Amino acid sequence: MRIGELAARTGVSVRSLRYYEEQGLLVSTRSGGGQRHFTHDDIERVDFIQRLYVAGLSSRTILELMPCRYAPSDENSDAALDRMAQERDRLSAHIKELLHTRDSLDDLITAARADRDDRRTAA
Amino acid sequence: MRIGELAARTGVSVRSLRYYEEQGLLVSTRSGGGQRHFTHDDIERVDFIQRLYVAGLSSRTILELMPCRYAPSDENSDAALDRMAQERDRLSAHIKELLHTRDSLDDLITAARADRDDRRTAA
DNA sequence: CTTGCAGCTCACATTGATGTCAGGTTTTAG
DNA sequence: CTAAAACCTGACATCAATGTGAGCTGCAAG
Repeated sequence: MRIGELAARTGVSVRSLRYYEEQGLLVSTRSGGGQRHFTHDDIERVDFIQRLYVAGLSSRTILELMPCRYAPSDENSDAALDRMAQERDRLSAHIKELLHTRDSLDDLITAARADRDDRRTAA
Repeated sequence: MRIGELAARTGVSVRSLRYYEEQGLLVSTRSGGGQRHFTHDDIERVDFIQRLYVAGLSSRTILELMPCRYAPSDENSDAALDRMAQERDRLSAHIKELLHTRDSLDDLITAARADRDDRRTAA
């Protein structure tokens, strides 16, 4: 499929897909006049990339993890595996922080509601 | 305390503290020749700001939440409260996504390890 | 008083992912 | 064949938080 279709199917902009390719996250074959062609598998791949972006990984880091998923027999896979475990831990720590922050927000909301209700009752 | 001390106590750079003030997240009194003075409470306040930054809120959004925490009797507090609940939900959704991503990474790690071990056993 | 660290303002640089525009080519539909 | 729609490259713009440097001033210790 051409880039526009991949964009439509993944919800990622054409611009971003070209950028992913430029960063080595995505590979395309060029057809005739130079237009990119992608396979059906690339849809899942783009989804995966997106997920890692959401998790706060940079394109550089995502690139390092790619062999682990798409070329698991590579000799670099040990390093990629370590990298992945490391990112998993980072993500876990981040999640923990966010849970903590959410608790803070909950406390704040509860306090603010109580405060507001106090004021309303007093008024 | 002066800005350098606040920076040291919070682990936030002097540059960033000035930026926070510029964005209205922080208020200082100016002493004599124009130097900023902060109170002890500002330490906790900066920590709070940092936490929200980590949670992915922008300075603009954080600013909107401030009345809720530091001026709860303000008439804007209803709006701030809504905003805060909204951000809480956004954060919750984000956490859910991250948990999902972490699961993906776990699966990947598990698969990659099995794959590697297979290769080692085969060799 | 002097010296030096800390602070001030202003302004420009950086980073990363993405938007956007321009000018040209390919592909597809009619 | 032709027009429109999709694609190409390349370059510049954007946003937000922060870094950095210049040039100047405040403040505290010797």
